[in-house]
Amino acid sequence: MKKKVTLKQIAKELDVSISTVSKALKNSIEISEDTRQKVQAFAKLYNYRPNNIALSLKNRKTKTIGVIIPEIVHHFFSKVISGIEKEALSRGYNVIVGLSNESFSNEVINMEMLANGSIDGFILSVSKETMLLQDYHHLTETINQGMPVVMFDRVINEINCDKVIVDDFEGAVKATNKLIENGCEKIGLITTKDYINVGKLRTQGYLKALEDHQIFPEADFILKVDDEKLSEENLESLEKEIESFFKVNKNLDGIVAVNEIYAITAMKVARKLKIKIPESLQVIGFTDGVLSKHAVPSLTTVSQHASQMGEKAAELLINNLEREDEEEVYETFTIQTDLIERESTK
Amino acid sequence: MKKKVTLKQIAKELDVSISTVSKALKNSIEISEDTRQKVQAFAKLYNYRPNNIALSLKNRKTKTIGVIIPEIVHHFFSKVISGIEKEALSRGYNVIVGLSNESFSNEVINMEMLANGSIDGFILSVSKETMLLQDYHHLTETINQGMPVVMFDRVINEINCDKVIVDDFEGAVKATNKLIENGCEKIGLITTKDYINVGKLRTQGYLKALEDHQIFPEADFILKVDDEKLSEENLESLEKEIESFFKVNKNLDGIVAVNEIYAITAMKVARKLKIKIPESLQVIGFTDGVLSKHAVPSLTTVSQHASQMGEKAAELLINNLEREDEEEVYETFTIQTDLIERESTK
DNA sequence: ACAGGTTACTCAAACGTTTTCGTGTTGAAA
DNA sequence: TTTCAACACGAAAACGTTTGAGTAACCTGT
Repeated sequence: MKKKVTLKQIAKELDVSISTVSKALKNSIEISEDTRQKVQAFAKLYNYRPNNIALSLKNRKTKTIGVIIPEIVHHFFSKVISGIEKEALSRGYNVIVGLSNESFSNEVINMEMLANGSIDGFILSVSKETMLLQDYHHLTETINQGMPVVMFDRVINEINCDKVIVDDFEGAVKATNKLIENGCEKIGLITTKDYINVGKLRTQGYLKALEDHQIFPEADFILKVDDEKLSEENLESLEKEIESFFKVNKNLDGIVAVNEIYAITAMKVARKLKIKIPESLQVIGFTDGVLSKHAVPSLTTVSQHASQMGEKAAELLINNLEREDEEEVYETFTIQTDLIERESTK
Repeated sequence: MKKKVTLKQIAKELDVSISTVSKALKNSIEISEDTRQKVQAFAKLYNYRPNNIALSLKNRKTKTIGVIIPEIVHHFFSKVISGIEKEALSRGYNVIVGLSNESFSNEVINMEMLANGSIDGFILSVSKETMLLQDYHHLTETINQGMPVVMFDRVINEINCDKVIVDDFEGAVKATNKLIENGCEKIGLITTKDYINVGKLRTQGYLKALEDHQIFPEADFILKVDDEKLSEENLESLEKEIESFFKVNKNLDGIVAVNEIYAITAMKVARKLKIKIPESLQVIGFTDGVLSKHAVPSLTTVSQHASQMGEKAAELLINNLEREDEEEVYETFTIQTDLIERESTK
């Protein structure tokens, strides 16, 4: 077992000073050709690699970015991470991941653990609890300490930092328009309680599209599901809720659902009620994940380009980190959505 | 913007030495009650937090573990990470993630980036390319440098380290037995080309179960799909392959598939061919992901307890890191599988 | 009055780098 | 022979922390 070799050891071995070794390895002209060769050969032989931690301490930068997300077992978020990783790797950065599990205190703990020198900046999407509590002190504090933050998807307007968001409003408009174009007249919306602005925006987009086509929005056509219903355990109660929604509104011919699960479950319930898709009911979901692709019928969906979102967030952060001048002009970048048409629409 | 405060600044401000501040904050009895109070009050006021990087350098440990996986947009792997994170957080460790994207060189680059001091140990699942090339120098080298490594799922027997594996063999036996118990007589297997031992083991389990019940294994009943077919783009060609498999073997009444996608696709094809599930064909998949739960009919599947796997891997690694004595006894921990019965079997 | 002991500190080294400044040796020009 | 640049290298500080060793100042008992 040969331990990592340091400059000091090389120096002792070759009977030169540490500085000489350091300079020789950097091909400094201060060092004679002879010594350079010798040092470099030795370093290669012992597979010398500079210690990152020491470099981080010296340079006061770690070349690492911290990512805090509510949940990783989730197509959207893992895709975002994948995008972040890609951009980070190509620019020589590492990614350290913290999960909040939708809990405020976990989010705070995780951020504090990382904010003490471990990373150069944050990319994060806040937890539901944080949105509910509206307690953003951990965010303002880290930003005030001069640590750059990029928020994505679930962003907070009051916080002054770079942001990357999905054009949820426009996505919902597109989806609803599509249904209208396809001849739907009674379009239902399955959404969440709207303290998360993502759900709110999608609802607004849905309403806007109806309005544009002079369709009067029926309050009954909107189902606001309790968020807890999204959890894997609560599938049946979600199904029941959707089933009674369908039974109350028997004549629905289109559904916009704000996520994949709601859409898939709606299709499942429809099948149970012998409603034919897409003939008598067309369905469009959000988030182009595995479920949409593999469902039968496959689901038409609004793609949010999660990977691109991650790349953009990482790009903004790293640009910020590597910018010389300290002008703080924060950007909000909007990722456009695409409608991926599959079998659940005509 | 108030920057992070250091011991040195506190020391200057209070006109004591750095060591006094350090000791005062640690409540050392060397320091008078008076000074302790003063220092601690000041530190609280300025929200002092020790710099992690400096600590890492001093202690020669980072309290960070590196995780290298082939792919993160994947239910199994993200679940494993989730488990790792959970255990890591509870023991005060951070998790830094590297993605190989199934590429050997990415795996090597990522490991080298992290191995130079950034982390205390690795948890990894090797890429397909690495298994193909059988080049493990990066693994042996890091282990030789004294850095602990825990491999999971896709492990390499030649490498001497802690391992966490799924009991794939037994899982396949269970699945196949279940089908046999349910009255299946012609059971097909949809698997991958077997240079990944996971696929190999599952195939062996399938064969073992047949043998135990004196069922002669038909070579035709085994479909070895090219791995590329798993990629999201290649869905149709996978469907075609499975369709012709069904057409050649018209009398199949049971299917064991080595992953979710194959199982779901098999069900999709069956539906197209008007084969009723589970009446005339029963299907069992591997990996209990979202698809299994939400498919119609929902898929009976072999659960691998990915989260538990991550937790165990992290536990092994951290135990190893924190062990005083240097005895190197490596453990291979096997995670048992569970058969989750749903609608695709009787 | 003084050894010995306590108290409350400070010093300095160490972790592994990089980099600025200094310095001894050479060789050449004057 | 003197002077001065060029050359090749070393010393030391710095990043922020911990910690063992060192040291004043004071107190106590004889």
